[in-house]
Amino acid sequence: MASVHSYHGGMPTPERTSLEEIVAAARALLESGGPAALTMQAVAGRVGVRAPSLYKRVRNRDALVRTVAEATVRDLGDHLRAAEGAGLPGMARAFRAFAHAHPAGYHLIFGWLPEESRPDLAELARQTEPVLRATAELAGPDRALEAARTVTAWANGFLSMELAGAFNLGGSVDDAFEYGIAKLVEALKK
Amino acid sequence: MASVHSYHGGMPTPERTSLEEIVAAARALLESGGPAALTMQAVAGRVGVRAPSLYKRVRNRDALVRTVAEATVRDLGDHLRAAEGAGLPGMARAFRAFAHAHPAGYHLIFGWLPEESRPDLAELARQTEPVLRATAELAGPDRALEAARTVTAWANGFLSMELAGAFNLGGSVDDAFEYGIAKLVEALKK
DNA sequence: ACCTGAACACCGTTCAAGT
DNA sequence: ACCTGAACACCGTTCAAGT
Repeated sequence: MASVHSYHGGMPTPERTSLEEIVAAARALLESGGPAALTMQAVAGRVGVRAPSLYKRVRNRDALVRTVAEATVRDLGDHLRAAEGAGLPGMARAFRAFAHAHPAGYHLIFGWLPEESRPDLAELARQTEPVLRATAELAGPDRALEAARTVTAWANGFLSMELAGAFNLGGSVDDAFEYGIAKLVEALKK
Repeated sequence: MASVHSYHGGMPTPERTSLEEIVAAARALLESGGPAALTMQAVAGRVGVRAPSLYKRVRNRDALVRTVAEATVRDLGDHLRAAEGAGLPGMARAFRAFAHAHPAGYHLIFGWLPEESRPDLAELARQTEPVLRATAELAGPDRALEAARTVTAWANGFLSMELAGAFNLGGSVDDAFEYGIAKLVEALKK
């Protein structure tokens, strides 16, 4: 039977894309060409519609970027949970591998974006809970929050600098990473 | 006497602006309205010329952003040198104060930018040498580089997250900062 | 109900023409 | 020698019109 949403008797236009497809296209464009490559026209072309059609599914470009950022936050959470058994050093290495695999998405999480594009911070906190659990065990419940902030700040800063090439002027980046996490674990022990 | 550069006898047009003025205008726009506010037209308007005239002094917008980033790197170096007497904790606090005072400029140094806009990394290394000197004293010359990378990564990540609002969900941000620098200094001692 | 072409405002950038 | 208007290509976004 015909849908009640049909216009006077005809068939409604079938959907030619979906939010999921749009977000996937946006992520792919972002990773391959940086933020400048993530244009509404490029996304539309990749999913087989014209740019104005995207506005049926996303409010605007900033909102699309935010959706991409939040998908990336969930991915990061998956990686951290998968590494939780390996302790704080294991999670730090998983974080680093994640940033290497999705550098553009990584910068969406921790970079500087217009208010509208920023991922929900409560969700970020939720996805990084494995770190909080590890620091609670290490530093004790009173200092778990400060310790988690110290570790996440270090990991985040290290990856920003590494991806920006700021560590390319000598020395081993891997050594510096292992040195850092070892010193932090040692220092945070209660 | 007339300049040899004069066109058949007339006076050359006097300069109506300068690179310094352009960079200052760009920094002001960046700090007050973010990267989106740093348009060639807005810069031109602020220095009293039309946008095409800017191309006499800067190659393009990316190059202007790079110049702004490098001016900011030098400013950061000034702040670090001024705080060198206060040791690593003092320099960390100076770094934080600098980021608070110039959040947009700060993101130009450590954020993710197109290749053309990135500040020279060798200059960044030079301006952060006070940190290297402090960590050399603390951790010993063999580990000075790794120790400096650990501290700068932590400070950079802390400020990125603080400015993004990622620490607004409970606890004292000041406490977390002091906790972090204290633990780091302790951990890096040889 | 979804999609599109056309249009608009706003960018960065080039260039011939002015003085 | 420097500055400008006009032009071009390219964005994001809106909207009336198509099916």
